[in-house]
Amino acid sequence: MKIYNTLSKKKEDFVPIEEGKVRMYVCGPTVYNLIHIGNARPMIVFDTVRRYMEYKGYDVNYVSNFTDVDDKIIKKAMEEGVDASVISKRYIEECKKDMAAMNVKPATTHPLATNEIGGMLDMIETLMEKGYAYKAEDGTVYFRTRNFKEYGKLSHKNLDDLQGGNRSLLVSGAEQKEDALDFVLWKPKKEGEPYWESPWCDGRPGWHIECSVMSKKYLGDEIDIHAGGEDLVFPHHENEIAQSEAANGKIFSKYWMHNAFLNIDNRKMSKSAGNFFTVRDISEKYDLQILRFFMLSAHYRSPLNFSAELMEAAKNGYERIVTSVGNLNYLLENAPSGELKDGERELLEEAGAFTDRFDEAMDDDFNTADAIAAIFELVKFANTHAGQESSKAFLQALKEEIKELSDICGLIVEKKEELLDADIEALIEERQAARKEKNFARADEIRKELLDKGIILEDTREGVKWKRA
RNA sequence: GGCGCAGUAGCCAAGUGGUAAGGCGUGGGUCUGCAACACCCUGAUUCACCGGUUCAAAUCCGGUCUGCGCCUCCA
Repeated sequence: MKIYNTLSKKKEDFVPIEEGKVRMYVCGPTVYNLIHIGNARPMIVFDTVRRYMEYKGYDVNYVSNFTDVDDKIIKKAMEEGVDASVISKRYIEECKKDMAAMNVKPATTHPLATNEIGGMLDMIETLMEKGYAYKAEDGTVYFRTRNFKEYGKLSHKNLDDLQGGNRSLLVSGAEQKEDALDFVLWKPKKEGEPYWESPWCDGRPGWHIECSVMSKKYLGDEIDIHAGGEDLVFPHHENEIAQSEAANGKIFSKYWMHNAFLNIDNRKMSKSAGNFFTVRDISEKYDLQILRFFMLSAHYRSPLNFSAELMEAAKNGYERIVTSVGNLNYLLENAPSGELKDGERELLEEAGAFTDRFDEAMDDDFNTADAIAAIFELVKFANTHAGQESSKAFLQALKEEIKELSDICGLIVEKKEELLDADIEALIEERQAARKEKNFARADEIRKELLDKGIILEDTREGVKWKRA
């Protein structure tokens, strides 16, 4: 398995620290609102990475935090006149609902920053003892960036370029910093803000220290994979490396994975541009499985454009897989025999090649676009070779193969058996009778009536089928 | 200004040296009362442009144009 590592800017063979196990940390959202579709990309992408690794037999310890103390949360709490924890709790719950609808598995652990303050104090203390941190006049604690010799190794930045090119770093709070590049580990409270006591001042942690500490606590000093959106490379992940490696004296993470951004109609998503969508917005119009399918249709390191037109295309593509599984189920109900028939064994061997193709694509830095192409080829194969004459064993094997590959992508392609209301059943019966009598006007009338109720009818060679619109 | 990414059919998108996957859409056909599903056929003499290396380049090198990202606790 090869993974593109931001550290080396190369695809590297994946070798876990501990055989058979993967320790993985993914930076989670700040919970001050419903998550937007940009947040959804890393969730879906890295959930797929996790699923593939589990399929390959790894025991994956997957940790993803919720940042529940932050300026934006505090601002929102003040607007509503409630405690910050009310806001964060509310949106953590909403986020979990969206994740479930996107079929993103819950992490092994979802730590909350506010529950880990003790660990943050410890790490800051260690950094101070080692000379990597210092306290300023007002109690703010800064990280002494230049003392960490490898600073810039992830983002491949040169410290002097940073200093020369970045005016804002020089301006903001420069007076009390020893160096413009130093960043905050602990900052003093402001009136009305949540705070914790510390040896330096009552206050709250800087953002970067949170992830370093949560990763250390739940995964250990050294982890296999640390992941997040590409915007986090600098400064967030660069700073995490500096803190963790300075404090622990060990390599923090072996592999760094970053997903590219999601754009809307070819422009960066932003509230001011009016092209901002929450996952909840999308769920009102589409099954979120379609959003998931859409996200996986491109490589995770390529920018992905979102538009209504592309979602429609994704819907049609996703339904092609669902329809195929539905057909197999239909055939299974009346399949003649259990045993494989002549020739079916050979066909299944042929079908197995699609799984090989799928694995090959995923092994190459999680090329989900290629992997999905393999699923489509398998679907076509199944549609072509499965029929009324096929044995149960054959149909079952094809169905299982499609389902397994889809499941690795987190795509649910088998719709649950649903019972229709008796009156709808009666209408379908009546329509069949009308068709038999060639009363097509009545048959079409009933079909239209059912369509209005969200039931789509299809008359196949094998009989009438229905699905939800 | 510094660092980096991308440009493949109408649309989306794989493919990093050996002669262009897959999906959506379009058009035609088979099936069908019709529709839908499915299947078959239909598509880039060509991979932004110009040079170069090579027996061979979408793939490597140099340049040009265009779009984009990071350098602001925005995934």
